Amino acid sequence: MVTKALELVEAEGPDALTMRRLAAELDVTTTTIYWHVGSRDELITEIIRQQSEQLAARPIKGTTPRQRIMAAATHIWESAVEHRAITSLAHQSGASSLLQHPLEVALAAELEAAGLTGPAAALAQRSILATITGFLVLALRDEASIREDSRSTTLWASTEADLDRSTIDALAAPHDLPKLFEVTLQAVVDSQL
Amino acid sequence: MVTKALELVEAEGPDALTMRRLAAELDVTTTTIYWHVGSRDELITEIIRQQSEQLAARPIKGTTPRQRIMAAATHIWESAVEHRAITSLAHQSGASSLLQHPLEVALAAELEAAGLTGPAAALAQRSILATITGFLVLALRDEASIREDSRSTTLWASTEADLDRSTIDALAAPHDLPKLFEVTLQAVVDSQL
DNA sequence: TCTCGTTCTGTAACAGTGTGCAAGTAACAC
DNA sequence: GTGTTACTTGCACACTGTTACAGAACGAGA
Repeated sequence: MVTKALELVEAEGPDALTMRRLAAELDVTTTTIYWHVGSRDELITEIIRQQSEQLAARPIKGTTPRQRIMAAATHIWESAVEHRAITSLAHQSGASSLLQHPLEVALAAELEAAGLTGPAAALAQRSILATITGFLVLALRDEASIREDSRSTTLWASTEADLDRSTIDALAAPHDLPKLFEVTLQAVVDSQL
Repeated sequence: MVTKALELVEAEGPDALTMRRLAAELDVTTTTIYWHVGSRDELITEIIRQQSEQLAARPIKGTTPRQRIMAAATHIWESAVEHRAITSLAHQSGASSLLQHPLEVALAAELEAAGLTGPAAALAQRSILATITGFLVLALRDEASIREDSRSTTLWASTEADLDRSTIDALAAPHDLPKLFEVTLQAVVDSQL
């Protein structure tokens, strides 16, 4: 049942997960779902818990601590993008911590391996995670569902600010998010080592 | 009318903005609202446009480019936190770019003043904005509305990972977000100068 | 004055959402 | 047989965004 719900979300996005829709998919009534899971919130928590377990930390490559920290952080980013629907769902429900926690543990371990413990490790961890979160928001944002005149590129294209032409053009152009992610993350990581 | 809607959102949060609620507040019928603004999406766009204008860039303090860039970036963060309800609304509707754009222009201007133009300026701009976004998500997250067992601190408190006790304790403790924001942002900014 | 078109508002409904309640069925224990 | 428990169903409530339709008000032209 939570498995079916997970499939539904992965296949058709977070908004497809309605109680009636899931019930139909399972050929039961909504009440049956409620008997089993309690509420929509608890269903979502269960989905995320299940997905979280499946998110067993892949082995981290790299020799230097710096490389390994980057790899652990990139893992979090990549698996979130890979399962974007679940990630969005978790974000909407405020359960992203729950989803990412196993991967966060792996990151913390690499930070310790780099010599950071206690408050210093926590600082680095949170700094890195906040950065990842920022890029996730950008990556998971569905550009297609955003009104054309609210898009960043459109806004810059029609901006008449007192800026260099080349700057405006560059801001109006699409950007290479993974590259941007790597550069920024590297800066954050290096500042903590 | 969009003014009233803006008040409603600021006072009671994004979820309070329903068509019927707004209609009642204005002592009219929902149909009237629809006639004037078209749809809920367009209403929200209007609200954000209005708020965006009011977000006229405050003067930026600081003498060195580094200081002024930090100030411009902190402005974006602070005004978003200050009007958290509108910010959440914009985020939900994918219109955050629209809301922040005037402040982004100010940031871009400071980057140019620091000698960055074209693609280099765009790179720095986006790197900084992504970082701000990440911290905004954390700042606007309503901890009270999150199930206790999904909270990050709770998760770390009950973690049995192979980590130093002091590290786990530090991760389970609450954190000073503004301080964390400053440290991280500084690292990102410095990496681009 | 009468009519026509435009602008605005209200009534009532549609389709969809999460959720709660009373009743029912089937299996198992005594 | 009689319970008791696990599970299911049907139906309703309160809420959401949205819209088809019926008017009211009002100024322009005949």
